[in-house]
Amino acid sequence: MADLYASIIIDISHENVDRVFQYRIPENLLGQVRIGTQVCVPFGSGNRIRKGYVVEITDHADYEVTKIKAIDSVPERGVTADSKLIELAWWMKERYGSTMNQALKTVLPVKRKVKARNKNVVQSVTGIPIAESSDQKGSAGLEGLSPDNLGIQSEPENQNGEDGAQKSPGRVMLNEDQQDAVDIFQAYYDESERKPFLLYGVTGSGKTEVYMEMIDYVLRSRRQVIVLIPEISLTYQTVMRFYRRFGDRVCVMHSRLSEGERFDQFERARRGETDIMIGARSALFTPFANLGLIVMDEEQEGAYKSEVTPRYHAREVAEHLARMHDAMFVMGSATPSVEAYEKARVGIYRLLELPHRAVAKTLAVTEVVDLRQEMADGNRSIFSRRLQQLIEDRLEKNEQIMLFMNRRGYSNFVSCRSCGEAVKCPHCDVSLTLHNHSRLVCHYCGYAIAMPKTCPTCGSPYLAGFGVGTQKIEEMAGRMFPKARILRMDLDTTSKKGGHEKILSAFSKHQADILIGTQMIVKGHDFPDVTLVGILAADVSLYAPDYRSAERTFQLLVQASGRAGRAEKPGIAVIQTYMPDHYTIQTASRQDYGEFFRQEMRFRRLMHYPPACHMLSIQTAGKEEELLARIMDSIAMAVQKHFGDQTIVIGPVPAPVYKVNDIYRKILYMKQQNYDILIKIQKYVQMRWDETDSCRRLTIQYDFS
DNA sequence: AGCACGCCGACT
DNA sequence: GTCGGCGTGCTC
Repeated sequence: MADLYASIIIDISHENVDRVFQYRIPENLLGQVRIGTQVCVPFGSGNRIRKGYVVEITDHADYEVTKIKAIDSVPERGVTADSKLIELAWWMKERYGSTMNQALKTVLPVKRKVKARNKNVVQSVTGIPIAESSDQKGSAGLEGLSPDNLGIQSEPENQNGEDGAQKSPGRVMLNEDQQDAVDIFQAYYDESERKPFLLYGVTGSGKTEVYMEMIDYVLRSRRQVIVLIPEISLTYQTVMRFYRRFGDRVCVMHSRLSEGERFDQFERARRGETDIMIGARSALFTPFANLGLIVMDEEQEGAYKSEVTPRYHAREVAEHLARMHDAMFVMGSATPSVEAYEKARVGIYRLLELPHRAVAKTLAVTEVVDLRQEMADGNRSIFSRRLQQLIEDRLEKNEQIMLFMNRRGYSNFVSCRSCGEAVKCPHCDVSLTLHNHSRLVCHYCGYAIAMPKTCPTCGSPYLAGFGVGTQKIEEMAGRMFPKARILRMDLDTTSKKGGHEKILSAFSKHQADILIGTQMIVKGHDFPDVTLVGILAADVSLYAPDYRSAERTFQLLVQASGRAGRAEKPGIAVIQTYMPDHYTIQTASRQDYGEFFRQEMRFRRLMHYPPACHMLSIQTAGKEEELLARIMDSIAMAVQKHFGDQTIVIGPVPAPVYKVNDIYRKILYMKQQNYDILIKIQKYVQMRWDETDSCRRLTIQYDFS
């Protein structure tokens, strides 16, 4: 019997070794080595034992047989990916310009090496990290879960009962819109017609019931389901709805699980002990044998984009994965991303609409207040006269109020009244933020000093705080409405364990009249007594240096105004702005997604931004400013020379925050109709990069959009 | 990424 | 005359 050979990707992320190496499979390992198996192999002249992944098995050698070494061993608790995941990794490597090793590591549930970057990993006695995975950045969203939720996946097992395959409780009657959506889905599913669906349903239209009905249908054909939820809305309530409906066939994966626990969840899926995996974007890589459906809720959320290489977008990966499995892909949103809606418009996705609210809740009336007029009339307060009047009215009626401040880039900074200089972080290109009137903190690197007595630049004693943060709003509201009970929710007040949940539950029990907060108060939480929502500075996010800033602002405004009002108590949302005529403010105040989309697409087309065009951004960073500039200029010139005909090259420009932690960052943008050309550019730049010695002192990252 | 092979400066 | 600098180049 002839020898078998395995093609193996070595666990080293470097271009030079980012290819397969053939190894002989020794007889004693014949049964254990399959495609996707993690193996230990001797590598290099020193025959150092390294980990690797089998991506192919053949009966012939493509290399000089005498030089082929044998696989050393198969690690005890190593992982095995099925060939589908290897195929997916290959696709991700190509599409997002990473090494195969990086792509494999994203796709496989292996314990990743935690570098110095992640300092706050709590070590258990055994040395296994027990909190916070290296991949999930935004774990803040789980603050709302109580500690006992960590055992959430075992809960239904204990209460032995419900069989998930049967019709279970939790089921509700669908309204006509919902039933239509489900019927269309089922018809296409039966006919193996697999175009992705975009479920566009206004807030409160009952998208989750539609998902569940679709899931139920797919489960009946003995196929499995992945449900993607942005981390922030992965709350106890959401998960419980799925448990009630599907019982113990549901598995939950959230960022608070340890690597070991995640691994176990994946193993359960592999063994066929679970049919539904609910989780953030990494749940995509659940090794189901017969995947039938991927559901992606809140499709527009930014959390679906990975921030580490390969910087994949879960929407694109889900679409591809579904195609690989001949599975359905359904994404849903109340304010779809421009990308997804455009695909629906041109027929790449199929649009399903839920235009009516299922629950009895009227749309809030939205009023736009022109802050320029307020200013002209002598009102220097951050509360417009209209908003003040409404707040007083609600307080009198004992109804609740939410005040929303989009704080990003608009926090309390301190500047000198004499020389005008803001007090900046010595390591980063940002102003320090004033906390509790006593400390100045850098929100980028954590640098903190006591509030200085005199200006560090000119020595003048006239230092004063500027800008409006949530803390300041709290103070002002307290002064203006002395009788009101006020709660504040932001990073400061929620950093303590369970702080998030405490504040929300206190507010929902009506233990406070006004809730002041940032982004986090507008996502998902419904408070029946809230009849007034004030958006204090709607423009702030419009100024963000990002082509998506209008889109983000629109989504935020619509979500925020959606927090106001119920059927019996109609609500009002007040949008305070300096740009009342801006199309984003205008369309958001009318909740007119269609018109917003038309205007926004016009802008994207004009400026060649996605989805009208594809874009590759190359970000480089390093301590040596001149070297960085020189390398970036030469890259820009080379790209211009080789690909300049139809490619728009912009930059290099400094990153929005040029210096962080004493490291400088520059960005180069390339816009192209043809994605494949962008991939070629990425490969070309990486090749040049590897050939340049001085680049070892810099880092480079690619981001496709 | 590592490790070896390889061609030029100051040392027992 | 050798020991050792780290500049290319290869790793199944």
